[in-house]
Amino acid sequence: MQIREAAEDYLEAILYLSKTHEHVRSIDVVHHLGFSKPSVSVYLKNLRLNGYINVDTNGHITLTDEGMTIASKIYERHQVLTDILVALGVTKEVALEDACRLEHALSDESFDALKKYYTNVML
Amino acid sequence: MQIREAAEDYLEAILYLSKTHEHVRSIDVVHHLGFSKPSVSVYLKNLRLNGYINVDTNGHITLTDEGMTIASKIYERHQVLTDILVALGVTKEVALEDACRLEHALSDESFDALKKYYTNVML
DNA sequence: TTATGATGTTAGCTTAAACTAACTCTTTTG
DNA sequence: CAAAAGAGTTAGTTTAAGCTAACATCATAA
Repeated sequence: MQIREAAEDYLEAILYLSKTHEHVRSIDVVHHLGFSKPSVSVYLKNLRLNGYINVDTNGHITLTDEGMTIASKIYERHQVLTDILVALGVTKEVALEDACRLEHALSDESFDALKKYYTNVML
Repeated sequence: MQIREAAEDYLEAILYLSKTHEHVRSIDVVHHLGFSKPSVSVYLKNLRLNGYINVDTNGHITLTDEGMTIASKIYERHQVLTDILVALGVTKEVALEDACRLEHALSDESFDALKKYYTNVML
């Protein structure tokens, strides 16, 4: 399984949900991402079979170490990119939408450079 | 036909090639984008049927007004985003690669904010 | 206790955009 | 002039990631 944009979105969603929900279930991901139940079910099965998440007998989803690595990377990008856009004067809603797409498109090198500039120069 | 990332890439490629080639042909797009001849042929047919390009009897491709609007928008983004990343210290090659992905992911609002900041503050 | 609703799964379909194989047509070259 | 090379097309395949329809389970509620 290659980690594409979709996988990053699912893993990030699980991390995000785990911050507000005691347990994350498939249906929570459905509501968060807005996909159909079967789509999410199938994709989560994929992530499970490839070792990015675990699902216990109650349907509670947790990230494996590997899943967490990816999820936190994307989650941090989401936060930082949103902050940068807002700092540039972009409206919050648009900044959030754009961050969702940008977070997948940047190399590590570029993201690090952006983040560094933001924290050193813009803050 | 919805204008997706692929369409933007094809149209941008045609604009780019038109700056260095007297005439742009399907095969030039093949070499530039690195796709197979049939893939490009089919996609260009699509763009033609949807009014984004014209192809004359010699196989010379030109952008319609509508095609040009999209192509120049993406082309400008490509340039500006590359410049910004390089200004942030990203290596040229990585900046170019990332710009190729970022150029599709930004809303107008965010791109304008970024460009404004770059020209007013960073230059 | 049966019925309802919530959750999850399986099967099969769709779409975009790539691919290869095989073809035509034109131009160039030995 | 015949053969090869170059350019373009058609047909059919593949893959990722959505979708709906239909079904299974289980908990709650009438």
